[in-house]
Amino acid sequence: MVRAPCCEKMGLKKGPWTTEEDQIIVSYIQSNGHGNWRAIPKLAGLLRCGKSCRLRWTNYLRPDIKRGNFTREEEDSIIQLHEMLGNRWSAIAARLPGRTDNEIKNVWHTHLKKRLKNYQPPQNSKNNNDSKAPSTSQINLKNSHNFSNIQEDINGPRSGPNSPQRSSSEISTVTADSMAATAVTNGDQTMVKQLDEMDSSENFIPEIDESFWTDNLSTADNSSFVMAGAHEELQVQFPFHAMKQERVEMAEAKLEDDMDFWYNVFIKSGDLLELPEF
DNA sequence: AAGAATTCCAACCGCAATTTG
DNA sequence: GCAAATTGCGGTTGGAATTCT
Repeated sequence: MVRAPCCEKMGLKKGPWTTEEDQIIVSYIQSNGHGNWRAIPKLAGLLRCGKSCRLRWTNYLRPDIKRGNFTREEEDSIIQLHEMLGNRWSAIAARLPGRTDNEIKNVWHTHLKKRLKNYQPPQNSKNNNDSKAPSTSQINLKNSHNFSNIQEDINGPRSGPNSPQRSSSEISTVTADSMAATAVTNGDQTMVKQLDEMDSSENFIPEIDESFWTDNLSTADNSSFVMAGAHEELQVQFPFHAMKQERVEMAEAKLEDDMDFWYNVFIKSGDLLELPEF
């Protein structure tokens, strides 16, 4: 592929965005949506490349972005997710509503790496007894909704023309194995126990029925926004005019459930909370 | 007070993946 | 099936802000 000329060669502006530029792109996207990023600067009257516009919007101007410092819970979640996913910042960001991959990457490099560097794992004799921990094959998640998403992030997308398809049982097994492996590797009985509890709980994660998604996608509209949630299912575009308040509330409730889920898995466990102070 | 060093984060770069014609 | 166009992602950087000496 021939590389497109850089912004400067095309007489386009680089560097920090001005308030005026922000206002232009926000008002344009609010009224027209963002179908084609490359076309947006021309249509909106900005001397920026489409890539720069997309980055500015996704990292800073999107209305669903949460501003401000990361909470302790968010930081701990990032550490745990990074342990599972590695430098898959976008995958981590998908599980932290309101946070961008760029922001998470920055926090990782500026705060969390240092925190982990200074971290000495607690000497915990009860947790070091691997013989009592269930083998990974002993854990069988029936309701592995969240974990199958994690597994997808580890293995790559499950859909798409070239992606090998996994059976649901295969996903469950591999997912449970990877989670349990993390728990066992950490000597973490609490997490292993939680995985078992999840196995026995049919309704651990409240589900939203299929009509929720299909109804909202039934009509097309240029004005749309993205519900970024912990589940991929939440990352769909909602036509504004088709959105009903009750459905929005359902989505918000589900996001809260997602946060509770991660809190239970990663934060609530006393062992996993023993992370170093700055 | 001032200069140096460090921290932080928005933005850029380049590559890979995906979509389009 | 192919090439071009577009999008998404992760690594890196520039410079403003802050802290240190």
